[in-house]
Amino acid sequence: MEFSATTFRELCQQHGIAVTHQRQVLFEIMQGMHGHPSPEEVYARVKKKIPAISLATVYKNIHLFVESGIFREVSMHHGTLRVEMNSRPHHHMVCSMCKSISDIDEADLGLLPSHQKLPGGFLVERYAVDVIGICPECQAKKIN
Amino acid sequence: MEFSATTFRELCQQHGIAVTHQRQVLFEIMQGMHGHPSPEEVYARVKKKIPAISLATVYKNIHLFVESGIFREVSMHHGTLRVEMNSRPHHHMVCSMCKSISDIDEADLGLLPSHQKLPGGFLVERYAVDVIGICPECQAKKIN
DNA sequence: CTACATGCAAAAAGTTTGCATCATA
DNA sequence: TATGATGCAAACTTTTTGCATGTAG
Repeated sequence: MEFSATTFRELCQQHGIAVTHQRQVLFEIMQGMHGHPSPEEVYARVKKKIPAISLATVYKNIHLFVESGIFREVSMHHGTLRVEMNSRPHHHMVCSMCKSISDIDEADLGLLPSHQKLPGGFLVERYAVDVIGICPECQAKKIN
Repeated sequence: MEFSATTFRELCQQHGIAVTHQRQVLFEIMQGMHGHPSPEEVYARVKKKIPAISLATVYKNIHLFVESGIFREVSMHHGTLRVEMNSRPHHHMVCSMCKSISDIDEADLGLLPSHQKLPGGFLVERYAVDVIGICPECQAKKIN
């Protein structure tokens, strides 16, 4: 599940994009982040390695990675762009109080429809489930 | 499935919020909109009835309605806040070819988990499911 | 009459763009 | 060397906030 610098070079060749130092560091750092970081969070981390990097470059390259299918965009109940590095089949638990998002394996979620076709003829490829609710931390706080 | 002005008054009483002219008009107009309008779209419509209304008021009240559970927030592949007025529990079918989005009733979707708590202690309020697949129109195109 | 809602304008947050400079292929 | 990437700053979009005024309960 880990990509070496060589693999990143290959990935870039596959997608016809240039291998720059910024992209390499950006990719490695994102690869090592878990969850669904925002561009600002990624920027903060990358700046430690490349202090001169600009936020615009981070945005441009996150978009590039998403368009290339290297990472996936997650549009959750945040107001901001979020990226997903985890490629295993899983779903998301979104806390309605603190807006935190965590992953849950499809198997741990339990029952899911197994139709191939829905009424109306829609052909199912996969499900993307957001579980909306309250995370353990906020449940603890909630007990006013 | 339609709410009269009287019902809105009751809804407000239930949630302990004041019945203002702005809220009443906002509610009625949103009720009459289908799809997943953005705050700007709602604002444009409401301004026709109350030209002096401010965008801030629209935002404040949309949030109020969402927090009260009168409407639901929808996180789609937009970058902006979207609201859902359809009060029947339903989910979304997203076509991976043409990107069209249509609704499907929760009942028609079939089996869905019924946990109150997930492993890890997350307290489930509701599920928001995107069914990714191919719509009937694109299936037809695909064969040809 | 009091607490809360509104409108306005300013500010904050998030994201995109234009352009001169620089690095990769 | 030429194309495309970067950094910077300004512009833009979306959303939030503070405050004076207005209105529902």
